[in-house]
Amino acid sequence: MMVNKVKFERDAVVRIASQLFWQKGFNTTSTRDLQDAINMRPGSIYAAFGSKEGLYCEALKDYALQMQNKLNTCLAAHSKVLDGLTMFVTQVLIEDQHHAPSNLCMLIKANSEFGDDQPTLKTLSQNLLGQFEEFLSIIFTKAQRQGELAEDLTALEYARFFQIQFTGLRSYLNRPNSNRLAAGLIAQMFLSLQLLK
Amino acid sequence: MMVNKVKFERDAVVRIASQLFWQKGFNTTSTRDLQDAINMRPGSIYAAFGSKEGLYCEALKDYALQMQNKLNTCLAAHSKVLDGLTMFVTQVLIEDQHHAPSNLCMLIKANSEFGDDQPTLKTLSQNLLGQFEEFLSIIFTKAQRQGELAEDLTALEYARFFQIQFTGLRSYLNRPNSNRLAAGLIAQMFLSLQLLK
DNA sequence: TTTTAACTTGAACAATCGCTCAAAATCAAA
DNA sequence: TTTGATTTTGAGCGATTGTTCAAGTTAAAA
Repeated sequence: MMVNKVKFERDAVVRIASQLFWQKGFNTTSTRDLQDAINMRPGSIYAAFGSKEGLYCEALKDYALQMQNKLNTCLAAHSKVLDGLTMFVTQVLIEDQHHAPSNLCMLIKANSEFGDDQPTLKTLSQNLLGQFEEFLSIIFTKAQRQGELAEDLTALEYARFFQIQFTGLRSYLNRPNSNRLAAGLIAQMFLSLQLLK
Repeated sequence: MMVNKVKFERDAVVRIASQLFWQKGFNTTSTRDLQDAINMRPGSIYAAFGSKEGLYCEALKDYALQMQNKLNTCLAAHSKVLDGLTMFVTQVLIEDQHHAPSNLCMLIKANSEFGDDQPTLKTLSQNLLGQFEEFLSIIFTKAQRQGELAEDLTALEYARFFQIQFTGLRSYLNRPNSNRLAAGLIAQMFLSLQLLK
């Protein structure tokens, strides 16, 4: 019970840190910002996470896990895979938009922030994106097995196309007055997906 | 002549700064990095550009201009608009990839780096992206007039789709061992464009 | 109640940040 | 050659960075 309490608090701290890192990025989030947000002093933070980078790694992994959970929830709510995916995209790009720390996917933001000078974080973001792609491949395999998509492309190719569309769309919706276009562009995205051959 | 000499040197300085900013982003590029790259001391830099932000603005505008010039060159090399666009995308995503400071578009990188705490730079990047969209709209209008694309969508809608694809693709090609997929994904992009309705 | 181990605190360090400015160097006009 | 205006230099300012660590606090064991 006590162990759970500690574990819970640690998760809560990671989640708050994740929100801040997601909003400001790794390099521009100062340890003072983090201290204020998670209400911990340097000594405690460094005892628990080792470094700013250590805390960020946990935050990024937590974000990736939350995304997978969200996608699983959406898929469980529909019998058709494509309906679940549509719900997922709609939820992320429209409903979550208002209270999300950033309009971009944290993984994509990470992958674009880090260069060869920060190989640890670059590799981590790439691995997490790779995991998500694997996850999507399984999903698209199921969609093909259920006859929702053609067999001309492999499931991995569909997964790639989905990510490209999703990322591009998310970036585009970062522009002013683009919210009103969101629903139409999402419809267009799934239309393109089904037209692929 | 002297005026041209000075102007030329200023442009050269901006171009070098642009490369560095493109690679590292605005916030993580220090004024010391810039000093070394453009071989100027703080006093001269601040006399010429006012601030780090001032130099960045010129660098970003220069990047946008270079992109438009590149696109114009590609379009001029082909009678069909879609062939020109294909050349442009191929050049940026495959040929330029090796010697480019970053795998991402500098405008997209800027638009994702800046939040509400840096409104000047956020607005600038949004304006430049907006200009590029207008430019693309004109291009797609011509493509439609030449019968290369359907009339079901407006030119602006084609321009939006192009940007979403281009951005998403560019982000995806940031992952390891994805270079071998580039050509195929570009072909898929233009296939989707022509299948749109 | 005393002991001990674990955790928290916050002052402070060295490094780096964007930027200033008096002094030196440069150059064109007289 | 002298003068006066312009540009360049680089030491250094105050603020902020990631991180450390001795001192203080807390809580469970004895």
